[in-house]
Amino acid sequence: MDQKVGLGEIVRPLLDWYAVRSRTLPFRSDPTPYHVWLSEIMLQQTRVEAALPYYRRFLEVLPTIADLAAADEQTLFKLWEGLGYYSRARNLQKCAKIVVERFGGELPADYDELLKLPGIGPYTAGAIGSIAFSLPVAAVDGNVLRVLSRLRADPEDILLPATRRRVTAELCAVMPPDSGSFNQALMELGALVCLPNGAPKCGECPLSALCRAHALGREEDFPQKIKKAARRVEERTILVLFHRGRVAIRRRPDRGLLAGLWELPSLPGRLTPQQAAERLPLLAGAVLSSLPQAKHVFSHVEWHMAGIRAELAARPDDPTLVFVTPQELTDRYALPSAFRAYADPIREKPSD
DNA sequence: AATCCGGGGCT
DNA sequence: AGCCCAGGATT
Repeated sequence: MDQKVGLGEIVRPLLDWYAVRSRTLPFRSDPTPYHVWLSEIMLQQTRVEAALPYYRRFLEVLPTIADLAAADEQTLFKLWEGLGYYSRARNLQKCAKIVVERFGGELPADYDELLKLPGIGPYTAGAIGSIAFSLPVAAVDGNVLRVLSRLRADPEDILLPATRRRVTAELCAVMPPDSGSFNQALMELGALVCLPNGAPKCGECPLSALCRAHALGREEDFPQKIKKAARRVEERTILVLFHRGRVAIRRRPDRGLLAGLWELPSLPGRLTPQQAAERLPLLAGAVLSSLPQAKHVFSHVEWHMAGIRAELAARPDDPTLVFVTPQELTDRYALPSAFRAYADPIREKPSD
């Protein structure tokens, strides 16, 4: 209904810009299907600069898909520690095992086959398909949606699945032979020039002459802000339980937040040492002290934490608690960032 | 269609 | 301290 910029016009300016301005990145220098796949999974949730050290270390330890398939879970999570969205690490390995068993260790060069694999959705299938295999498919992520929303001053909600499907179809219609460069050019433009949080660098944009939002002076009105759901607050008391120089950790449940990861034990509510001792028999006779309060914000939950350090009189008879040395905690056990306020001091300095 | 999954950077 | 950033799985 409203007039659209013909997307065919953006192809040449984007490819020319990308050829000159794109960042040199390890997964671009050696874009094997495995490298592209791993980088796309990591970059879904993390900025390039933050993901790079993880990417390099991951490939040093697990240089092939077969290595990934054969890795033990502890190693896998240690490599992913701090990146977040840990189910993606699990799906990565689940996918690697399928690739080894069914595809001879090579990712399939087929969009629909890629889409069937765990952890690979429409975006990632498009990215792997175009970048690693030059398939004529689009890869529509948040960057692409923001660029096109501004280009056409499109008021449509970019989070609607219908919007993503429409944009995907429109891009496929103008896809050049070098689909990988075209898709990466759109994403790179969103990452380097057509920035979120206001202040796009329109003076550097190869599409500024075509951009309706720029012509209207309304770049920051697009894409439209999405209403955010309220975040609930959970209060916990984190326990740093020492016994003879070792500290207690335990495994989280297999479902839900931080599923299956290691954690410091905790109690519901923000408790004083006295209150914790009343609720927890294993604290009997322990030397207790308060630790600083801490906060950690997840997407849908906010943890407000109190901390208690305890020097236990006896090793508790609780099979869920595992006592590890600070060195082991540093080297072997993956602890989510939420516990960093309490875990970092342990890791830096062995217990007294 | 709506909700659940982390974590970090910028102001 | 409060703002922003997202793709896939699950229900």
